Order: sequence, then C-alpha cells, then structure tokens
Amino acid sequence: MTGTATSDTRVRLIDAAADLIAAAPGEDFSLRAVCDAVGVKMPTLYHFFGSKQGLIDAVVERGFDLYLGEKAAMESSGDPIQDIRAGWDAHVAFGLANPGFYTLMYGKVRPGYSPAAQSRPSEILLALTTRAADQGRLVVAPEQAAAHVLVTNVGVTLRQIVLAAADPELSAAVREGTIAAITGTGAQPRNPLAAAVEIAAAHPDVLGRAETQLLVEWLTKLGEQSPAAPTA
Amino acid sequence: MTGTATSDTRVRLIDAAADLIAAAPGEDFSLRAVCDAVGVKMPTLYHFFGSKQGLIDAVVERGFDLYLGEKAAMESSGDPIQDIRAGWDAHVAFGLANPGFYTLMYGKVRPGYSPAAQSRPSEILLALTTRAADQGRLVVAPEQAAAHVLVTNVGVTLRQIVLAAADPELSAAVREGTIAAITGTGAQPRNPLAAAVEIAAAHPDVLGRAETQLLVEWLTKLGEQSPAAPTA
DNA sequence: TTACCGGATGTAGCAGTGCTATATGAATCA
DNA sequence: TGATTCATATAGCACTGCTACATCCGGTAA
Repeated sequence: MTGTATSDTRVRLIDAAADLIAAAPGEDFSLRAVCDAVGVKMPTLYHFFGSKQGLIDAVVERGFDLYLGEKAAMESSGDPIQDIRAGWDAHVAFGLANPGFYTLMYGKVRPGYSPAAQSRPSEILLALTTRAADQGRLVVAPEQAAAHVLVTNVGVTLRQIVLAAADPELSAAVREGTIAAITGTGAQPRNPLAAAVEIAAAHPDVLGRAETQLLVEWLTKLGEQSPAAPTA
Repeated sequence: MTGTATSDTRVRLIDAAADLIAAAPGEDFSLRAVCDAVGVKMPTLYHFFGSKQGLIDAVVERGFDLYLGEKAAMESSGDPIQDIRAGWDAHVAFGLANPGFYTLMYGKVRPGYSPAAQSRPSEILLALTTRAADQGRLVVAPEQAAAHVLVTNVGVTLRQIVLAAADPELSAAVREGTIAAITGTGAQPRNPLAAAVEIAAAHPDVLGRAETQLLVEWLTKLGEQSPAAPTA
C-alpha cells in the first residue's frame, strides 16, 4: 500500500509478464518464466497476485493505464465528432503498437466476462457521444452510438492485429462508415434510383419479398435505360 | 481412406472436442478429457491428429463445414446487396448459436495466423460484392467492400458473444451502416424515393405504363412506411 | 495355411504447468 | 527484548501435452 521498495517486486513481476505476453501476443505464458525473469520463486508471485488470472488482471489494468495515459495526452478539438475520430485512430494505433496488451484488453472472447477496466475508455466515448447528441448531431441514442463505435473500432483493430498488417485505408473506411451511421450524414448525394433500391431492399417487409424483388428489378432497368439517371 | 468404421473414432474424437469446447467457449480444453469421452487413450488421438493443434484444426474445419452448410441452404434473393444482408444475419446467428466453434473460427487473435478455411466464406462474400460492383452499386472496390463487411460482421458477432447477449438492434445498425458505407447510400438531403418517382414518371416507356404506375405506387408506400426513409 | 506387415490402440513415463502447505528470514512494533 | 507480520524459499501435488515402446488385429502374399 505504501508504495515503498517492497512493492517493487510486484511491479517487476507485472512488467516481466507484460514483456512475455508482448513477445507472443495471444499465446499462453508460463508463471515460472515470469518468476525466472524477475529472479524470484513462484510463492512470491502468488503472494502478490493470488492466481495466474490475478497477474493477468494486473497486466490488463496496466494496459488500460497505458492506453488512457496516451488518451489523456490528446487535447480535445472541441468538436465531439472530431474527438471520436481522433479517439478511433488512437485506439487502433495503441492496439497495433501493443498487441500483447490489446489482445488481453479486447481480444479475449469468453462469453460472460470482459475486463472491468474496459468501462473506463467506454465512459469517455459515451461522454463524447452524449455531447454530440446534446448538439443534435446524432440520429441514434448516445449509448447506441457509443456501442456502435466501440464494436467497429475493436473489430477493425483486432483484424489488423491478426493480419499482422496495418491497413489505415480499411480503418478509415470503417471509421467514416460508423460516423456516418450514427450522425446520419451519408456520403455524397448520388443516384436516387440506386438509393431507392437500397431503401426497398432494406425493408422487404413493407411490400413483401416478391414485390420488392420486382421493384428492384424495375428500378435497375430504369437506371440502365433512362438517360436522366446514369449509373455511377 | 475407405471411410469404414475405422475412421469412426476420428469423427467421435472431433465431436467430443467440439462438445467440450462448446461447453466452455474460449477456454482451454484437455486432451485427456476428449479421450475419456470417447473411451480411448491419448496415443490414439495422436495417431489421428498428431498434436493438439491438429485436433483443433479439424474442429475448426468442421465448424466451417457447418457454417457453409447453413449458408448453402439459403437461397439467393437475386440482389447481391440483399444477399449480403442475409449473409450478415446468418453469420451473426451462427456465431451466437455456436460460440464454441465461432471463437475458434474467428475469435483467436494471434498475430500472423488465422484459419485457412476462413477464405471459403470470404470468397463467397467477395463474389457478392463483385456482383454488386458490376451492377454499379458500390462506391469502393469489391475487395475493400468485402473486407469492410467482414471486419464489422465479425466484430459485432464477437462482441455479442463476450457480452453473452444477442443485440439484434446493434447488429442491424452496424449492418446498415456498413452497407451504406460501401454503397454510398447514406441519408440524402432529399428523399431519394420521391426523386425515383419523378424519374419513373418521366420515362413511362421504359417499363410500360401499368408497371410504371405500380412502381410509383410501391415507392410511395415504401416512403410512407419505411422508418429509414430519410425525412430531413 | 502361414508368415508378414501396417494401421490402430494400450502402457508407462517424460518434462512442464498452475497451484499450495509449510517453513524461514527480515523488518516493524509494543 | 519479544512478538507479530510481511516477503520469500523449499518441496511437492495434480494435471497437462506429448512420446518411446509394445501389443493387437485385419488383410495380403507365398
């Protein structure tokens, strides 16, 4: 508790574990290897963390500290949507730079449990979407918008980690697609016939399936043969 | 090779492993537990699969077989975008129904490696985006569109698995956001349905008088009852 | 028939794992 | 000083993935 030299061993154990995890992200690691790296025996580790999961939790906590530290260093642009963009990119960058930490923080897929510390950045995101909603710039509830952003942001980050290759183009595309979805600001205005096709296809229950299919067929034919509506 | 009763043990081992994995998705499982369930000793398992990873690979392969089996049972609507929607929902449904299989298929985050069988459904998706692109309905390359859909689809599925709760609203929101992003059909400054009505009415010769009239009727109904029809 | 051979399975045991009961040194405090 | 508490070590348990070796059993060839 006092943070004197006694807790130094604890910190060194966490660091050693983080190093081992970073050396093989997603893989398992040995507690004995951690202890050897620190020059200590297993009961010492168990004295501090109680279990392997306890050590992992401590590493995860440290990961979120690191992540939030970077996040805190960013200054707000004043525009919540712009801040969401910056937060998105920071999230992806952190994941690619620290795949060991990131896979523990967001990459463990065990039904029913996710690290409690996930709520910390999630609340920051929710604050941003709430501000955006207050400014009337969202077409969905701030909670839904935050969930939407989180899901796609994590998804695109994990994908880049498993592919072992940064894909800024994909990240940007998904980011803008997500922002467009929650703000309702689509891309450029485009062929209204094509847009009508999408609307009809998105709601096949309104007209019925057969009618919708025929409608789509007609609209497509209209788009091909009508000089007023060139297909882009 | 002959597929006689000899290979029955192999299949039963895979089934037993799949059951154990399904019982604790994302968790590790013991080879001895698999052997006990089948009533066989470890060397038998190693005779067939060579290693634990070999068994896991076989289970993953079986998972993709199952998934593609369900996918093959779906009939195409004729509209590639609509097929992408159906494929999206099928993907999420499979993941939620088979979290054990799914976490092995798409939930393992190890940099540099992902199951080779992932390419099978990916190619189906790419075929759909390619068809959509041929119809001039995409604003990005088919490969990028497929990557975008895959990333968000997997992301939203994994999220629902870790939350241990289906969230059809979130899935639909991300799905439509993704489709809007690749088709370029976001919210329009002007109602595209109304614009489509004008175009159709201006070219009654393309479809014929009766069809055009019916088309206009449908588009109007769609505009009245579709909640996604942009109003602002 | 007899001998053989290869695939399938069992016995026994390796090294390594997470974890723990117990003990010892050192520091703190009454 | 004596007592208590924290940090660390020794030793070992139960379990893991994995494997060298031996055994059975069915088909094939002489």
